[in-house]
Amino acid sequence: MRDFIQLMKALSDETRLRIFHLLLERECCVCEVMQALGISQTRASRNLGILQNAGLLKTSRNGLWVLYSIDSQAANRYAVPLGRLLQKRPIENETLAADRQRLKQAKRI
Amino acid sequence: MRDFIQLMKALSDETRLRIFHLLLERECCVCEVMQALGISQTRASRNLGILQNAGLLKTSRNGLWVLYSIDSQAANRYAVPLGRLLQKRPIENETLAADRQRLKQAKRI
DNA sequence: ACAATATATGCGGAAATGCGCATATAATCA
DNA sequence: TGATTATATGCGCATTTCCGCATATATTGT
Repeated sequence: MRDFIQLMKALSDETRLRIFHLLLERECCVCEVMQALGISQTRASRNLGILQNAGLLKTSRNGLWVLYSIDSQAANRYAVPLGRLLQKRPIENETLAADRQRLKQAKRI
Repeated sequence: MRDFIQLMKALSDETRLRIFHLLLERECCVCEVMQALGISQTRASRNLGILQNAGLLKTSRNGLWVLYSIDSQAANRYAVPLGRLLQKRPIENETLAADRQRLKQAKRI
């Protein structure tokens, strides 16, 4: 029950939902997330951490960068079905579209 | 996006998750929910309202009783798939089992 | 109309959440 | 070793959430 609730909490915040959608596009480092969403480093890092703790994301390091991506082997057994639901029935939304657009120009500084 | 977030918020609370599972068993009035979960009337009513606003439940009156049930025609397009997910992959949990047990003895006073 | 019963809601306080600021940690390079 | 860059985190404050108390509303029966 705790797992499920943690997952719901993780996805019940707009910032985190935007981040999650960004990662549905491709894996990102923290600074790419900041740029794509136009948010502070603190905010990006914190919310990525929350998504990861909920069992949605996994990380790998590449030098200075920490790469976050959607964990298709997620320990939380509701994570993958929920991700699939969002892919099957995409949220059509200007904000999400703009995030994706800005992601294209985002640079690993 | 707002719809999805509202749904996540609705199901990210233990009380509401318990109520939702109760209603997966059968439709209930507020006083049955109070009894099955052992919570106050205020708490039962408030959380039923939140689940309903999120588009998960529908209501019908039967005299003094307001009957809440899962809305299989839910306006929120994520509600039904999410309910199905919880039915397909049930949360195995003592609390939920005990709630179901107490529901059997619950009476419309 | 009045009493009784089931449900909903305004209000206030306690707890949880979100996030900026400053700073700490980690990795790379000179 | 020290500087630089990317990321994480302690702290404090503003906002939101949860829920009990008291009370309001709705329905039924006398």
